[in-house]
Amino acid sequence: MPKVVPQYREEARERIVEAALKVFSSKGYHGTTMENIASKMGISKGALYLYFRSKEELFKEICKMGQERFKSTLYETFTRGDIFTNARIFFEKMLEEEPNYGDSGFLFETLALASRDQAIKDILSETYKNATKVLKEFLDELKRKGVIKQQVNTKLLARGLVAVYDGFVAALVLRPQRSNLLKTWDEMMKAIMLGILTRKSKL
Amino acid sequence: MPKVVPQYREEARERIVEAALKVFSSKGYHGTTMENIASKMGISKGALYLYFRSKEELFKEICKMGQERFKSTLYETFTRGDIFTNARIFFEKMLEEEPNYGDSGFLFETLALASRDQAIKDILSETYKNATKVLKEFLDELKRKGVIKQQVNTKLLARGLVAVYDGFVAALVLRPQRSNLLKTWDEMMKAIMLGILTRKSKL
Amino acid sequence: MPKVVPQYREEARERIVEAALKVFSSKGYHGTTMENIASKMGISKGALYLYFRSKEELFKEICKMGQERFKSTLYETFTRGDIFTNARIFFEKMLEEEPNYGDSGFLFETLALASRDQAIKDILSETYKNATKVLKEFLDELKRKGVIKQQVNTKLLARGLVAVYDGFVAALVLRPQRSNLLKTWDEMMKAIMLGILTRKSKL
Amino acid sequence: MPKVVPQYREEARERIVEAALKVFSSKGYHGTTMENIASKMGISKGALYLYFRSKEELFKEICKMGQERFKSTLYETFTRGDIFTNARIFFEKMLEEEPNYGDSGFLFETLALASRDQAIKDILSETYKNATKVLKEFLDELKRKGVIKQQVNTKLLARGLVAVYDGFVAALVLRPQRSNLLKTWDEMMKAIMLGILTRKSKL
DNA sequence: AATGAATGAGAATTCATTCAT
DNA sequence: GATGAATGAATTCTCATTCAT
Repeated sequence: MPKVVPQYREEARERIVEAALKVFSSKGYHGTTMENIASKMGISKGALYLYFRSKEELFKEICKMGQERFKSTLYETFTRGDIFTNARIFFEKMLEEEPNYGDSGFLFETLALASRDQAIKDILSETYKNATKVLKEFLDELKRKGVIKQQVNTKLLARGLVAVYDGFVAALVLRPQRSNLLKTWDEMMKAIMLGILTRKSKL
Repeated sequence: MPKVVPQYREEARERIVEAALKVFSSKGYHGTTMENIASKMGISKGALYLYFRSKEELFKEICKMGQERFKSTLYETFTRGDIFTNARIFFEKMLEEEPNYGDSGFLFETLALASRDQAIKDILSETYKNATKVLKEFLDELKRKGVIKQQVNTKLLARGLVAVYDGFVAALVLRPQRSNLLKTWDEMMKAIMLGILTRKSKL
Repeated sequence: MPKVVPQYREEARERIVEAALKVFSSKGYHGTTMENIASKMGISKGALYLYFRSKEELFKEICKMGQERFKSTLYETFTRGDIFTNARIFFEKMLEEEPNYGDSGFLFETLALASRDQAIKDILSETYKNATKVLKEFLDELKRKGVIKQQVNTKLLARGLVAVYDGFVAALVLRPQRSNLLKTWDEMMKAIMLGILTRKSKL
Repeated sequence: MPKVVPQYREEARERIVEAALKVFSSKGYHGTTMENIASKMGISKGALYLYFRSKEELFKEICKMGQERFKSTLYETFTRGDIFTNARIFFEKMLEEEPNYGDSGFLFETLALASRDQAIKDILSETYKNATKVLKEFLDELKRKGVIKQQVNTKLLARGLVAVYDGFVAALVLRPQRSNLLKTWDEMMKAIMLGILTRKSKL
């Protein structure tokens, strides 16, 4: 492919994002140098700056792409089917993707930076809003079908489910045994579906 | 008895940890310099090194302390009372403490570092185990009392609840409106207590 | 005759010099990148190197050209007429040209570089010699006509006038109000023509 | 001297300014690296930043000090005596100081930067105003004494003389032979005192 | 014990210049 | 001739850590 076409530029950006994600994931934002990324790609530091204005911009680009993926996975999963199965499928898909995020410290790096950077915050917020919307619509549909109780506030529940998902990703850092984590996830989903209280204590 | 007792040393360390937590919380680990911490305390940079070998060691010390607090709050809350009220109290207590954690990006900074540092990971793991244990015992007690269904796996649920809590803290970064977050928390707790499925769809 | 005649090359060089002068003037030598110049012309960076070995060579070429212009303006002005009028016309012409030199910091950048670079120094010296020569001849003519006192050393005076001119250009940087500057210039020229001392104190 | 006293800090700053002036003068602002300055002083780069926030601030500090010196020299010279002698003394004093400014490219470096930096411009403007004021008062006094013609506008003339001085400093870069320059200076001062026109042509 | 001046090992970023296409 | 991607050396600035006082 000739280098002059715009497409080349886009592909180069993607290759860099790909490599940078790996390095950021394994060393963290602050532990990663532009040199690290460049040498990982076998190019010079300067070349990175042909495609990204700064380390920060590169990081934000990665965030955006990561969020895109999250969104598609969510869309693909929660358009039909029952909630319990979907939840599991979704969680499993994200676990599969996880090696791309290294040891998953990447999400926290992102959250930590987001707490101090409005631009990153906006990127994440956007995704959260989206995720909430997708889940809410899914839940609404189930409510219409009579699967879910009428008194459930689907918007709040959708938000809550997104938070629960994040919490489980966090757990991944500390509990590398995935089988346990999946079991925990299932137990939590079961609780949310059926409740944990006995009939008499619900009164 | 000489004045320079070990106790003095321990107190000095604590004062430093206290101050450092505040600075780390508001500026983040990488945004904080030893100078920042020293001047916050009105002492010299050099003095910090009399009590802590390095910035990293100081940070780990803070982690330990933070986890201690988390543990006490948990103990205090989940020894008696009903689960729904306790959960809310606990969450509110953590929200109150939150200013100490700045914009709460601190937790993620810690998790991000933990994903790359076994020592930090160990500290957090210890706490998670503890928290899980406390919750499990609480749930077991409720089960004994017949409040909770027999088929609930209290260990897995306890783990799950810890994860859920983390997820909500994460949400705090992106959704600064606490009232909404509290409502979401309550909705989620209600779901866990009662389930969201209608009677017929549980079959 | 082949199209790629040396003349084409010369024209291209001139166009580049023209554009580069504008950019250097507005951003300064060090604030200007080869990229700036290229994009101003709508050509590629690489193309510049087909015509000039280096940024430095390009700059020197501009110096040469600038000095040519200075020389012509001087020639055109000081061939006939009275000294006071000519001096004013000359100064006004240079003020008019000034936008080409941006905020006139360009001259000082050149002088600063000249102080460290013999080649630039030589270019400027050449012009100064020329200017001095033109002025001297003009003054000599006036002396012959009896307009100027016999005891005036025209060579030294010519040199002095060149220096005075430079001093006023310098003033332009700090005092952007041109009307004031013109009045100051006139007052100085008047002083040089008529002297400032009273008759009795000249004794 | 103990390092802790504030005076030490001030002296350190002065030593740095002294050294930096030399390096800036010989290599120019852009040609000088912080490393150059540090190694000239036998200290580390980092140490410079203990005393000056940036290369720019260091340069501005030098400007300020340089302007202070200019001011004192001016004050000392133009408080009594006749204008011609004073003018010469002043010019000679500045020539003596000149080695401190290296090849005197420093002034132009300053002017060039001033044309793009308001802070530097302000520093120079302040000095120019001061110089003008001192000269004007001196000229006013001479006018009162009847030494200078009543019709001379002392303010404009004072401004003009400052410009003339600058012009001669500029000439220094290109004409390193000082004896010639002094003669030129004298000729110019003579012209300003007595005028160059013959009696008949003044009509 | 305490200080704070000094160090020095980087880090991000820039840009003149080169060269394969 | 022309392009513009790539280089890499250079530069400013930072900061954890040390150590003489």
